Amino acid sequence: MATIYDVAKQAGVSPKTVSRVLNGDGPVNAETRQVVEAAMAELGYVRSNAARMMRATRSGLVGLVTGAISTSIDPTRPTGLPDLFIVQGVQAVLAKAGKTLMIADTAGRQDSVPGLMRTFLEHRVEGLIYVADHHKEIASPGVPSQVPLVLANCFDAAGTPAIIPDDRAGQQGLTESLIAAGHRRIAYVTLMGEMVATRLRLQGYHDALAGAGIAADPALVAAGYREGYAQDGALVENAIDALLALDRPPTVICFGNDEMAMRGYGILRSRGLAIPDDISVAGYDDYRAIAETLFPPLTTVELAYRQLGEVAAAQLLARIEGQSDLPQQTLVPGPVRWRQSVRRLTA
Amino acid sequence: MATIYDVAKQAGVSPKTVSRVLNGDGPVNAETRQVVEAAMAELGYVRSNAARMMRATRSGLVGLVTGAISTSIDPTRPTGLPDLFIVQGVQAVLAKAGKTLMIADTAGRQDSVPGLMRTFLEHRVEGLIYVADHHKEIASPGVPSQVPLVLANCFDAAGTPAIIPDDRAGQQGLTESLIAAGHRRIAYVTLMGEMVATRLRLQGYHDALAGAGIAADPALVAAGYREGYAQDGALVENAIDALLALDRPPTVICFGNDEMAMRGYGILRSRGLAIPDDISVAGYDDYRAIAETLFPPLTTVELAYRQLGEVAAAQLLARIEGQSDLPQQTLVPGPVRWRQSVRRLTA
DNA sequence: CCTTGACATGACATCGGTGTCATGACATCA
DNA sequence: TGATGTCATGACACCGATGTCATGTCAAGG
Repeated sequence: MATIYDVAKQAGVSPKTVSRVLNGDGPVNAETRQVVEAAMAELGYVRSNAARMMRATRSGLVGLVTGAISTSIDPTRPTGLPDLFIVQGVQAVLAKAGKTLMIADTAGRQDSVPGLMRTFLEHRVEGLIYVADHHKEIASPGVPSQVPLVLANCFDAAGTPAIIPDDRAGQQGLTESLIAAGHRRIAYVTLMGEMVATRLRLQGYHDALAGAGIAADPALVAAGYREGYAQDGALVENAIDALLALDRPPTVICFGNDEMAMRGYGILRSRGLAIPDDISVAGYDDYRAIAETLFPPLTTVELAYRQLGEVAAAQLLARIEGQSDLPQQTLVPGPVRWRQSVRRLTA
Repeated sequence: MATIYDVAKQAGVSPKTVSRVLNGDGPVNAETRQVVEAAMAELGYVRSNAARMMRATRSGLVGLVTGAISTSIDPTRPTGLPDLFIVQGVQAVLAKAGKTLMIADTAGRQDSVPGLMRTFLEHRVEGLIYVADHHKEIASPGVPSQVPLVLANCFDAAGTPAIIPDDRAGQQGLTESLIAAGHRRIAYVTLMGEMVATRLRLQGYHDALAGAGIAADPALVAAGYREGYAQDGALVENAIDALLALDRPPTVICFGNDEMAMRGYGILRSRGLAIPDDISVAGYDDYRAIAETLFPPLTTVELAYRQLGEVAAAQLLARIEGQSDLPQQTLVPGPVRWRQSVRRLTA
């Protein structure tokens, strides 16, 4: 591959002049510039990033570590990649700031994180982002403290700056919307109980009920996932049947995510119920491939992953610029997406 | 950040000895090694990739350009990111080969490709992969011919090595399976007509019919998308109603993808038809978030994107190693995923 | 006892750019 | 007319690692 010296020789000037043409700093005679540019074109010159990095203080690189790309290997969650919207948001903000993004994937093995982080440090990244596939607590990635690090969709015990979805407010908002639409018997079929999101959303659900003066009925809350197991079709069916068998059955069922809601559509219909005429359904995530395509389209709560990525990147940039008075935890709200799967009850 | 000289001074040895400890080449006294390692740990030394690249012939980097991450910005395709499985497959193979993957995203704008390619070349990547979001023809990315380039999920007129899904064989295999299950009236609701996949799959559909001696009935083929428009709910409904109104209606409807099939579920049920008892349904893509979660689970054809990525990476590695007798076009087959949405008809 | 070779280590040049400083040719100004 | 400033360009050192070659020490072999 051609070097700046080759170009210089070809053009009959010094390497430094070629450098000036490349970077547009010092003055260069218009004629000389043309000769140099012709030489570069002829030799197919591309400048070496390695060499210029030797002198530069800043690399212009940001590293992102994620399990998102390969999460789907995990058999307990064979499904979506919506968490990649986080990467998308990060990418957009960083590109605008002129940074180049390096992405590495854990390939599902958490123990590969240190090695990946190290590779990034060898490339002298200016900052690091760790993206989790769902809202959870993680072990703190061991990174020298002088390199800014931001966690997206997760948090650690060490207090590393974290950007996470506001699951509590999300489910509260949805529940309040349902109440405003006239619903009083609101069922909730949860994700796995040990998940952070489950705890927070359940809290939001209860907060909304309490705020409206509606007594919480434990019989209306059921588990759609069993700990340690993959999504269990039978469990969702059982949960739904139990809800339908209640003396005062729910008028609406909220599911822990859109996939479960999709499954719910099929199960409810096989029980002879029309959606939303006989029973209303809501999901969570705004997994648009499902929510918008289902018939009828699904009312759900947007998991604002793209925005989450944008916020994470913006905070990282701020930290790179030296700001230190940034919040340790940032909640990203998720708006309710109202569609036709919920019927408005006339009071 | 500490350099190899800092470590050398701290340990009281020459930089070269530190280098030897780092790389484990030349012999180093066990005691000396310990002292050096202690110094490295104390200073938090991380070697500079830029500096070592100066001397190295090989960068160990591979660049991947994709619109996959941001494709969803495109309002006409608001849905999935299953094409990211390609990235996943690439990543897995490259990681095994000890290469580091750099990913750049077009952010939806095709004109950003040259700039991204250039950035990669500045990093002296050993090879490049271009990933498209769906099977299509693209304008040839202008890349110096000495850098190996492989196209994944797309092809160009210049004959750049391309890895693409075998859409024809996929739909043919599905159709043959349906015929084997006793179906004779097989409908096909297509994606947009100008898509490469649509043409190939339609061909596979006809090949299968011809192979079984079944006359093709043009009335059984309908368009589910209109050119230039997003997925049009009304169009799918009209297509289905037209099929159901035929004198000899189909016993099974194949949809152009799983999302359309999901929509089909809702529409068919709203017409009072049970799946698969009254009518069978098949999709395409094996978009598992949908296919496995639908009730009943959807028979479909796997778009072996992960494998496609693996093949692309493997071919790129071979080209990097200097092999040149590799095929210009490689078809990746997609197996039929048989689930409960298709009823076996007793003859 | 001297030669030979393995071991352990260091001096130095080099990779490809860029920052600093120097130089020569003119133009401008007092 | 001489002093000063600007333009255009080049010489040289330097960034941080590593390849090459040289050097010194010590043990084995003749």
